[in-house]
Amino acid sequence: MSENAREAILEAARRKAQAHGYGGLNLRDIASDVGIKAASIYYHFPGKAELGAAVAKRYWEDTAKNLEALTTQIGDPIKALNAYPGLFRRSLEEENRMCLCSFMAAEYDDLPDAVKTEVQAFADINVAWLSTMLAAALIPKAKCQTRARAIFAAVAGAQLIARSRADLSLFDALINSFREAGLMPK
Amino acid sequence: MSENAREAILEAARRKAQAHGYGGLNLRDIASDVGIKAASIYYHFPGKAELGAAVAKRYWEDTAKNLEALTTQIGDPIKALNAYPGLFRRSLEEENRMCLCSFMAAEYDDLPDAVKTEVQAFADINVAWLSTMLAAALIPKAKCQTRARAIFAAVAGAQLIARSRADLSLFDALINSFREAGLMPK
DNA sequence: TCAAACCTGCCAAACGTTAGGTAGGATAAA
DNA sequence: TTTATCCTACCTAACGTTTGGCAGGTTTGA
Repeated sequence: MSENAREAILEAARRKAQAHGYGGLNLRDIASDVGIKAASIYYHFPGKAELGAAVAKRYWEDTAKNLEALTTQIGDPIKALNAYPGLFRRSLEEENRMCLCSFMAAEYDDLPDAVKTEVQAFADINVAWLSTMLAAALIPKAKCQTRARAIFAAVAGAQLIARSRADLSLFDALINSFREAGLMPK
Repeated sequence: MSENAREAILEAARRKAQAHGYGGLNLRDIASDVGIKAASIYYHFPGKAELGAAVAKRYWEDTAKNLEALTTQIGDPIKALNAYPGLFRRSLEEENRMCLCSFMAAEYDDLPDAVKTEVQAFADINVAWLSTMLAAALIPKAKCQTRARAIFAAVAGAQLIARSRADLSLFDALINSFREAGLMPK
């Protein structure tokens, strides 16, 4: 349990934030999940803002690792692109959670600056990866960045809508429709 | 102070909710915007949940009117479809707000049931309108519903991403990209 | 006169945060 | 080897603030 409390706090906070957002985060609930008291969180983090920033940073770092794994494990860039929505699907599979940074994108006005920075980093690494894959898949280089952003936005939107119905098959149908329409490669 | 306080409350609450979500709503701020005291809101609404539901209901009713206006003012269904993202653009134009129901879709877990109902109604009328336009634009009827949902999700996603950068031109670029990819008609 | 519309003034709960304390292990000096 | 000191990782208790909500009084206009 207390092998590494800092890590446990980060994970509990991430889970809660994926379901309730930054505003919906509260230190007592997080502490309760970890098995400590709320005040003890202040031993590991200066405050809620820094905890939120740490959670968001860890989140995009983990995502970056997952994207790299897609690149290396799947050779073909088109197949890798096909696997991309699966990352967002997994959040829905875990108790209908959503992408931490999509939620925080909605809350953007009320986010501490340190958190805003990490949320933007998440979008940046996603678009960068998608852009690289598109470039490798023979798409004209001038259009890669634009198309990458479009895919990112569409997948995020699909997750948002599917979540509000708690319907995994709706997410699949939406992604499928993106493919069929030509937004993403088949 | 005002001719019809109930309407003023609804509008102030809608503005706040479009920027901060349901969780970010608080009665004192709303009252202050209207020019009354928080307790007076209870004269017009039983509580926060009912106010939230009323706001969301009014929101999709207004959207339904706007969609109908698009249909009647623009004869051509393809041109009407082209004008659709403009509705979402307007929210961003107004102090970088977002679609009330996109925000609430993220907060879905924490929404009172009465609010959930109205949020879903918003999605339903959007998809229904899009589906009708697509059908009128010679798209095979079997695929209209699916495509309509895809467009709705994609536009919502584009708004979410553009908002987190406070960048209207990014929204335009995303929509443009959707068109170029073939998701939406040109 | 009477009801609609709004007020003052409070409450309990929940929030982030801080102060101060403590059990137990590590470290260092004798 | 013992003793004094310090550190880690938590605790309890409380702070000030904000929240939704409510009881009951006051103003206003027809």
